[in-house]
Amino acid sequence: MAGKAAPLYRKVAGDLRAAITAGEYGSGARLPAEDELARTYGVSRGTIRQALGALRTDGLVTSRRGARRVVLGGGGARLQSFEELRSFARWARSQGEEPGGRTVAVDPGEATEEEAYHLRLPVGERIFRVLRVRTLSGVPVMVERTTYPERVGELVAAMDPGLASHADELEAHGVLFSDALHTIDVVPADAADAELLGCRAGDGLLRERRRSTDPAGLPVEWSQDRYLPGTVAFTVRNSSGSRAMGRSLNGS
Amino acid sequence: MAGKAAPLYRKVAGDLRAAITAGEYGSGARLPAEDELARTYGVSRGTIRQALGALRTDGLVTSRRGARRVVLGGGGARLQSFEELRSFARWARSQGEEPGGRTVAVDPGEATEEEAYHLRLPVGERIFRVLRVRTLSGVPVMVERTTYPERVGELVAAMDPGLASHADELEAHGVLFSDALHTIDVVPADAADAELLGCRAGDGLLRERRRSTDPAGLPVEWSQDRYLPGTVAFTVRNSSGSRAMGRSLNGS
DNA sequence: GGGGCGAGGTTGTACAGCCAACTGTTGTAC
DNA sequence: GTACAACAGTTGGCTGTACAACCTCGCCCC
Repeated sequence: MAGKAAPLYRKVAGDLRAAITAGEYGSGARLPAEDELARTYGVSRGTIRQALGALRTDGLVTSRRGARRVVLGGGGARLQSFEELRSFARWARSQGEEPGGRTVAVDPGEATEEEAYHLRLPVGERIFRVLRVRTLSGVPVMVERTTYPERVGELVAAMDPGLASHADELEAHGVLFSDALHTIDVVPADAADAELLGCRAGDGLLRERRRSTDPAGLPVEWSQDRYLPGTVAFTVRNSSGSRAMGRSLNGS
Repeated sequence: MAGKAAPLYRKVAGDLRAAITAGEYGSGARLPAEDELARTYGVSRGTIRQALGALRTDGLVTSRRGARRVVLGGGGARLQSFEELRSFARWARSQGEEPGGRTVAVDPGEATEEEAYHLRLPVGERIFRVLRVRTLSGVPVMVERTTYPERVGELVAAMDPGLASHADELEAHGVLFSDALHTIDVVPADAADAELLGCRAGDGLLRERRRSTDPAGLPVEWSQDRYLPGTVAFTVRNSSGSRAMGRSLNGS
């Protein structure tokens, strides 16, 4: 029951994160020096730097050579862990909303060129296509069209159509997600979207496409989510030196 | 003209990045072990790990304990550096498009509560509001509404209204950008948007709001960009363990 | 009051080494 | 043949050290 022992640097990072969000360091305040943190936590400076590196990529603090680190006021927008972001159900619960949904269709099929490309499979390979409607407190907010490779799709196909969270179930069967590439844009609702979401065809929907891979780098899903306008927004943190975000021309 | 000497780990990272995008390691291929890379580059393992860490946060490779690193096929979506993402003009040029734009209005004013919040200023502080239309090859694709704190706004106000890139000019005056928090959603075009972009009022536009800060953590802009549907998409890379992205309820 | 200068403080980069945790493979036993 | 065990290979985590680059702040001078 003890769970895995967290590495030292994670404990330190969690501690500092808590201290910051609890307001012990106001927005713009300077953090203690690395050497001092190392002494107070009784660890080496390298470990402290690992912890601070995590806070930096989280966007909680700045850092530049020669000056103490500065706390960046969170700005209200909470960033979520990968797990919360990946699972609609977990995310909704973390926001105090009641997630729901129903599986409209689960169809086995053969990979089109596009699907094969994103799932790194040969064209024609067996895949599963799943169409779901997601709700918050009973109100439909999103249509999700996902393509799974066979081994994952079989698990999804066997699930209860009313199940709120596929993510939990997949995890229980040993399907792990570790990386995702998201593309976010706007697309007009088609007839099916309009029917399922209760909007008019042609209305602009917020679209998120993503390809997720497991820790070994194998694609586990290729998904396209369409949100009603005004329901959700995506937040992204970004800093110089990292290349985690981009903007692309919309060719199609 | 030699520019700054890049740190060792950046050279190594650049080298590996080039090798990967050049296809020397196909999608799914395994990278050489850290020790081997260290020998071939003649540096310590720590330096190699720093380089690989950069590639990992860029989403080019996976990594897990016990197994060699695996190349994640880029999937076609190119991620841009912070600088390219920040500047519309630089981004456009990097995509082979001709950026343009005109400054519609530059108005000094006093910070509203919202502006004061995002720029970390007292309400009523002097700020500048700038409205611009951005074009690609002469076609309007985006409306940009930015609020600057006084010291930055003064520089912008003095610029040529037809200048393609404010970013270059600001940089020349010592205004540096280092972090940004983006919020992406869909919003209906208002009358002004419709007029400037040549669409109908009520059409769904892709909206990106961002607050950017300098290396010391001081806000330097609070901006709201609205893109015509179908012109651009945003891409984000995301992996377990990092908290760089989120999804939020749209309260307003 | 303002500007220049220098000393000390702080983070960035790089090296070396050690052990633990985990993976993939090989080979053995049944 | 198949399941299991041992092993070598590999990355994660942590410590310690040294120096370089850079920032801040106080001091001095004007």
